[in-house]
Amino acid sequence: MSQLHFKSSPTCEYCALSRNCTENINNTSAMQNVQVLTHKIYHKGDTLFCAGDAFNALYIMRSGSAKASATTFEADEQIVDFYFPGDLLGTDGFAQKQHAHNVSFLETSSVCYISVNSVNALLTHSELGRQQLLSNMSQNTLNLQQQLMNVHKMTSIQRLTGFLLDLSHRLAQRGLSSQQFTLSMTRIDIANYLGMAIETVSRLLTSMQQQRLIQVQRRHITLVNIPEMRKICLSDLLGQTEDESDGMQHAMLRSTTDYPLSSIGREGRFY
Amino acid sequence: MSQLHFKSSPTCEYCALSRNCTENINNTSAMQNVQVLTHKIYHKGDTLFCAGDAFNALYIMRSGSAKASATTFEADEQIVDFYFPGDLLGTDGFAQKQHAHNVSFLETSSVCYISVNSVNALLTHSELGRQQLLSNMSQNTLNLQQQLMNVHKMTSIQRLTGFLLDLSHRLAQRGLSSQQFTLSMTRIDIANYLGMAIETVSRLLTSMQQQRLIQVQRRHITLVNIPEMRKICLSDLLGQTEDESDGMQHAMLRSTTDYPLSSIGREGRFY
DNA sequence: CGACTGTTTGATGAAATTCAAGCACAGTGG
DNA sequence: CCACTGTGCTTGAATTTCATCAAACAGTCG
Repeated sequence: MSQLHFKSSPTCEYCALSRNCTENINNTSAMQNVQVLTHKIYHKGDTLFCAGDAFNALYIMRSGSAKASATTFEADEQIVDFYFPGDLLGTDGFAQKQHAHNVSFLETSSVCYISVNSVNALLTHSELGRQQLLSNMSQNTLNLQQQLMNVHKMTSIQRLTGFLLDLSHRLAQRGLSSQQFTLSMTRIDIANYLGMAIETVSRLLTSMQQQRLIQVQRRHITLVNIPEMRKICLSDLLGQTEDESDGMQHAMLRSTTDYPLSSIGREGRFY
Repeated sequence: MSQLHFKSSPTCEYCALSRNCTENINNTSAMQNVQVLTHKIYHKGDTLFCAGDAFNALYIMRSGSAKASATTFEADEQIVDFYFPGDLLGTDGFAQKQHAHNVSFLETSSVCYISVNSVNALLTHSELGRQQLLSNMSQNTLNLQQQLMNVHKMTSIQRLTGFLLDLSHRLAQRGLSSQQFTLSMTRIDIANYLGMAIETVSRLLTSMQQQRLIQVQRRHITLVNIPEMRKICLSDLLGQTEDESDGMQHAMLRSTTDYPLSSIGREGRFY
């Protein structure tokens, strides 16, 4: 999920995608379909779709944020991605023609709706559209593999640090501050996403604050020493667990691209 | 990766895919392109493609097995998938128009080659082809998410057990024995893939043998008590670490589908 | 036959979870 | 306005799982 970042495209009418639709399939028969894009507002806690729901649209975040989680048949859930404006959502539905995730909003958000018909039209008539969708999905896979790698090879500190840097990066892509932001997700969400206990998240945040890497005030985060954070992610030095700790190892979470679908590509490590 | 399992399709001429090509786009202009499918033999250790290589084809395993790994810019590698006959390979290239993985063979193998041109032709002219590719890629994502979940929530024993069951399942889909098989990958590969130390893999295999769950003779594995193995994967009971241990927790690795592209779907848990 | 890779096994230690409290803030209702 | 309750978060102590280090063995290949 995620990617398809075309943050502040100036020509955007209804939503981020419309610009591309207009550009890319301006005079194709898909046009009339894709033009009927609509968007809708949701509130914190609202659900966009649930696992098992029929797959009848893709979505693009216009504003706000959301999380996607997979649930074991009965037991616990696993958050698989967070979404921010511009991110494409719902491609999990292609596999079985029904959604595999639950997507819910972390705050009031606005979402564009692209019916499967429109998607099909786009795929049929727009070479670029095809490229973009495939690229996006391929990128999702790569990101997940990267994350898998992170879980396998990085310590908790590294993963959390990488998470914050990733967040910072994604927000910066959207024209927001890369140094100060407010987490829209709870510690529980973060812990779940990164595969650790919430206590660990809490402890690590505290520890990072003590090391003057970040400032934490509840959900509000300030990245104080980004270069050092990057080092932590990347290096494999030994690090003390206590508050004097300094050298650690690293991450490379998401690779993203700004801007229109047309430029969907992969950055690999962004730091 | 993986999926697109059409194991022993009887009408297969060149390779597993040709059947589908023939069926699906029989009278489309894509036909002439896709017909030029070729296949090639590789040997153990040979490389199909490397990260950074131009993305100019997709591949389908005809026989043998392979592994795909991602490498951190300099450091260690992470095996992201294993491939068996019928599996589609190379979709990692869509993201950046160049491959993101290294794919190498674990034994002598035969691989079908489908040029990007053919792929494009297929996508352009075959609704089914589109569906299948998207479904496959979507499924890859779901599988990875599942694995991420496994790493986060399951113990080593559960993951290894799940891995063996998954392998068994995939081999069974291909008409091979689900109870006895020979691992084409080393312990190192397994450990890397599952995110644990080789010593752990070794110890666990030994332990499982002592519990009469499996029989191990170097690479040759016999699953002795599959029902119990499933329980281990699924349950969350407390389990002693020692050899009397019995109850443990669970997994659900890959979801696959047999047969032609046309039936690509998702089983979810297969046990 | 060495030399090598792949594998097993044991002993030790570290990282992170779990269990257990307690705090902080928000909203509710008396 | 103030206790009261709930959620989200923090902190400490004990425990567990698993990796690391170290050594030795097994099968293979030139």
